[in-house]
Amino acid sequence: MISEETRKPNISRVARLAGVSKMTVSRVINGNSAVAPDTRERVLQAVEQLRFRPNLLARSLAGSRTRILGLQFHEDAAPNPRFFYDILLGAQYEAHVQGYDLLFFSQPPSREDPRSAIRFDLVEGVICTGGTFNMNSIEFMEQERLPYVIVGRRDWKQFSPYFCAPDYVTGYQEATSYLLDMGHRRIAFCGGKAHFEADIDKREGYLRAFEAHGLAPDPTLILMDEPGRERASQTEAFLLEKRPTAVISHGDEVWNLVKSAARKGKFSIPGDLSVLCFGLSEGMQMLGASRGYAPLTRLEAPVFEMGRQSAKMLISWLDGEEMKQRGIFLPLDFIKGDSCVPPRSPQK
Amino acid sequence: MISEETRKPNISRVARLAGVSKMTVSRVINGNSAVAPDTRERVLQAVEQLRFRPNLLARSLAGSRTRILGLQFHEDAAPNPRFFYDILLGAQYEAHVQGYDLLFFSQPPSREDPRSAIRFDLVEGVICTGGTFNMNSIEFMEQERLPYVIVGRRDWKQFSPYFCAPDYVTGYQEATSYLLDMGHRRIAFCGGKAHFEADIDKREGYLRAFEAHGLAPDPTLILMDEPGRERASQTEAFLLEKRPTAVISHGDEVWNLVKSAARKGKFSIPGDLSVLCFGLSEGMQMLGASRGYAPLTRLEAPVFEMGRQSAKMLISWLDGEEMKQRGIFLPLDFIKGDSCVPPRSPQK
DNA sequence: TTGCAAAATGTTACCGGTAACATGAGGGCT
DNA sequence: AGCCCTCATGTTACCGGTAACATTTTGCAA
Repeated sequence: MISEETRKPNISRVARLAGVSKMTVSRVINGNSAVAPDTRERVLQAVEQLRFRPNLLARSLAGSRTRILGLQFHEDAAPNPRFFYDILLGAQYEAHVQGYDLLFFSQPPSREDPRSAIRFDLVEGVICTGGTFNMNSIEFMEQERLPYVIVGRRDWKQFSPYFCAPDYVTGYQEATSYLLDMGHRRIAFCGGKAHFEADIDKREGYLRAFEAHGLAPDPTLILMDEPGRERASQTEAFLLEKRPTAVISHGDEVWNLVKSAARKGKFSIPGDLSVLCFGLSEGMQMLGASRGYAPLTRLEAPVFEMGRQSAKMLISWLDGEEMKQRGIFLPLDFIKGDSCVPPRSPQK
Repeated sequence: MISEETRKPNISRVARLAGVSKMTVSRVINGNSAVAPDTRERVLQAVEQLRFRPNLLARSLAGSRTRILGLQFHEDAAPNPRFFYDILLGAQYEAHVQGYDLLFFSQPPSREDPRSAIRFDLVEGVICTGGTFNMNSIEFMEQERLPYVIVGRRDWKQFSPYFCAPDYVTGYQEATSYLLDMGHRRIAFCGGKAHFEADIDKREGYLRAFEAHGLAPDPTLILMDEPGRERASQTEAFLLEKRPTAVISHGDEVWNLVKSAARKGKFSIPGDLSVLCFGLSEGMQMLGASRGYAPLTRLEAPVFEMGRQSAKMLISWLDGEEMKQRGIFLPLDFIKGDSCVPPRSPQK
């Protein structure tokens, strides 16, 4: 029904037009084999004239490389689309530079569902992200011997040789030291979940900063959600009772509670309480309109970079490069705003 | 170097093991052709035993269908990752249901760059999103005769036969009517950019509501950014001067300015000023912690649904279905919160 | 039993490229 | 001139499936 004329040109038609064999055309378009200059010119003209583009499917089938990476993401585990988006952009950036593309998955593969399993013929490797991995995904990729990199966590390294995660320990140590150097001693830590790897690492950094300063942290100034006990909601009462001079808070919700406490307790930020936040969503990165958009001092995970590095790592693996490191820790971004000031009265 | 044994099984090996021809195996795995029950059983056993999965590349090459959709997105035009993310999830949802996958592009294709152009052999169609389209993208797809659907805007319909956009006019008319029915008459409209299609539609809806109520809107209560004149920043002064009893505000920034005005002018929300917001980011969807998280009354674009419907439309197109409508308008979500109450004193 | 259509299965060619090997033309050296 | 080597190009087979057609088998009525 479609005539030879209008159909997409293939390598044979180019060859016929240029008066050479398919193979010569293949050599010209791949450019890694010697072709006489005038022949090359003839072929290129034919390519131009027919607007020929080699078919990726055929090429991959013959050469067994698709130059496509899978990006797997669990939508359940995405309270923060910005996280996913930046991972995606970062991975995309590196992939494009190296001539790869990204195929997106939101569901874990399974052998039962041929629809999802089938796609894995297309990808040469997978970048896995999203908070809670499904063991199925990992198992699937192990069985398929499909290279994969895990982004954002390090506790799966017993499975994947490669991961790319933020260095929470060092980041939090640095931030806590910043407050200690300012003269703060009563620094509260309002963290996330006490049984989550990332949150444990954050607390570890907090503790190490005290240690490095030769100081003993006050354990009663640490508030975290424990399994079955949501303690974040107690943040307000906690701050009003403990009266720290600084607080390291975790995410939007806790930051809102800190603000609320400030209002109730009639103390001011940062005058009476310095605040250092982690991972705020964009709209929350200011103290509030009433304070003229003074920027918060905060820590951020280098999400774009995580995406980029994980793609880079995966591609290196695919290219068969010898990898020195099997995992990468990336430093947190520490953004100094106006929400941390030295305490009113110097502390012991 | 890799023995036949460990290599990925192909259809021939399955055929050999089952003692049938390749074609019979193909028939079994595709299931749309008659195969004797016992033969089918033998083949399925062989498939199981070898853990065989058909190779998508080969299948597509032979059948010329890849079941992959492109998702094109301009990162420049993404101030709101949530928008992109929901489009993605929606498109992904529909695609998976119908056995398609999504390949992600962030850069517009170009003929000059074979790397990007080449990928279009892989996709059967493209979903285009992101605020500002690049004319190059559209031209490229027109030339390649590649089916594409535009999401979120309707003003490109002179190019693409298909688009999927929110029905701003009706949504805003409904919301404005809601306020009018409550008794409000002095309803301010703090909109977006006076030269953007979406913002023009929103104003149109606002105006139509008055018309439908047989009322004349007060044009001095409309504030929009005009080209070269950022008027959103004047929101505060505007409200304090005009003293409307209700305001329809546009996005985070304007909502912040409304709150700021309330504080300065010492009037309360919603008591003195009812507020109806459009498109707030997640963190902003409450009046503020101080008010105990009272939810705002607001309008939201049905972003997930937009993604879903655009994928659906594209797939219908690919399947050659006769399409009744070339474009879809989706209703806005109108979420009734606590931020709109009848005015203190009834108005004429 | 024969005949014949329908059902089951096999064969061949092809999708559009690339790898591996084969061939042929030209150039330099003895 | 004869030889060998290199460079340019062609040939063949194959990647792993499917479409279209060919062939064999089966079931059932006459």
